[in-house]
Amino acid sequence: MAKYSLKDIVLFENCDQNFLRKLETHAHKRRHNKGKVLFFHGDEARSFFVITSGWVKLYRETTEGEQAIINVLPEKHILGETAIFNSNNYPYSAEIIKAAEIVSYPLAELKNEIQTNNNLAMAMLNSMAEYRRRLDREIEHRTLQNAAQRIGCFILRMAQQDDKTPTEVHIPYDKTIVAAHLGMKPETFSRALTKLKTKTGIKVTGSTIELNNLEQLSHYCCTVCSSTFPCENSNITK
Amino acid sequence: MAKYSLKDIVLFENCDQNFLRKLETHAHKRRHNKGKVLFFHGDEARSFFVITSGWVKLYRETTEGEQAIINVLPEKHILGETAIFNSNNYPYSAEIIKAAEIVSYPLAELKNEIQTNNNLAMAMLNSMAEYRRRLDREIEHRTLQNAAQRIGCFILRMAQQDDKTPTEVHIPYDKTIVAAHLGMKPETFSRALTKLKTKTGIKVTGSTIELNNLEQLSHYCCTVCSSTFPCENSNITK
DNA sequence: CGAGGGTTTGAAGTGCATCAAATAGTGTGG
DNA sequence: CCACACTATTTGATGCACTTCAAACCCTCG
Repeated sequence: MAKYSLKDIVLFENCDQNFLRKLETHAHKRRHNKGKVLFFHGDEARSFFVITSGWVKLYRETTEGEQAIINVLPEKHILGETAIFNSNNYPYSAEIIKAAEIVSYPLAELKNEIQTNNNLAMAMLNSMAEYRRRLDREIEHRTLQNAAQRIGCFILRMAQQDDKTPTEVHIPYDKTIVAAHLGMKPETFSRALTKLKTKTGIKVTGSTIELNNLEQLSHYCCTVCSSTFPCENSNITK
Repeated sequence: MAKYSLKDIVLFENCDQNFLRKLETHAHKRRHNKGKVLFFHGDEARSFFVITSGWVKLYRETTEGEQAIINVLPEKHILGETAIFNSNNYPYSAEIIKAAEIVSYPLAELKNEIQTNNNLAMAMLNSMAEYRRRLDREIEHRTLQNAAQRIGCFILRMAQQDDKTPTEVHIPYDKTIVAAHLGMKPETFSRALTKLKTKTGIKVTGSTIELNNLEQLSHYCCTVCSSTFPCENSNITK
């Protein structure tokens, strides 16, 4: 039925099959439209979630409604699981940004299994370490790259995910969200993308970006960073 | 001899004593002056390190010498251990920024123990999760706070570490480093600190900061963030 | 086709960076 | 203990990047 099951999730790749079957018996699948908030930062966490289609943003919000986006996730990704290490409270809010199918599983089962199954604990450690690398890189990007370079870097990460030699990438959700994810305003995003066009020769039509010269793009974006292109271990979600 | 031993490190708090004794037999303690680089980003990792005194910065550097500081650590902290999850390469460079005593331990032993000892794996997961929360918060701060607010937030975190009702905090290393850690230039730091004085009534004398009105400070810095004062789980290193 | 959000564009302002130079502070050798 | 050398920090003047506010445009979907 489901497009993906737990064994397709990187975290559960080498996981005990009995445990996964047990988790599946508690699965609840739901379809959500854009705008739906799955949970709020600070909520008590009973479930973790798997995205089988659509996109979800993880964010924190001030009382004034200002948001800082922490991550944006597509299908085959998991969210909410880190509440295990956060007194069973979600450490961020999660909102659907593109109509999605989400499957929920009981967090308690996962917590229990991690505490007793060293393989799963190691898998979790690897996934946390990957996440940490992503955030370290993000700090670096915010420090060293300007707006246009951050956008270009984002495009490169999307391109890597799609294909070995991509000629075209597609922005899969609102540009407003991309802007916020990269720490800039929509207006700045729009203008910086125009600048990126003149600097690197990419062509932009709506949400489609034509990449005729990958090297020029990566040269413009990556030379200000510590890693040369492509960013170590990077794709759009890592 | 040593001011601290492994059991004083949070990560090893509830760790198997035999394992710690074994690690200690491989310990090498060294004193380093400011400026010494412990290892470079990308180096093959054979050791992890414990700081028993002094301060160390973790950073990434471009070919042009631009740096992005990832973290700044004091005594009782561990570094380099995440190379375990990074193909045994250090994911950042580490440099002494205040004369330090550093003890090195073999990384292979730690890796082996983590893979077989679930308690240690869980401790590591908790420490990774804590780190993740810190980075999530850092992203938020870079997104939502201005320079003066970031400095104030940094001061508050230092204050929390020192005391329940602190009246004075001491910047423990160069302001240049603090500036870089907070993602700004030294000149901006200096000016923003002046601004913070007029906004919150703190008094600054060299590296000593007098806090006569904690509430005013936290109001100025924390209202733009998702967490009210004090930042969840926060002190200077968390 | 019309409403509403997403996106772009323009004009003006703000905050931080840059470059340059003065000042304060620290550690060293004599 | 002092003078020097070197680094850290501050201050000033100016420029640039990003934001803000406002308005137009465009695209989608009921």
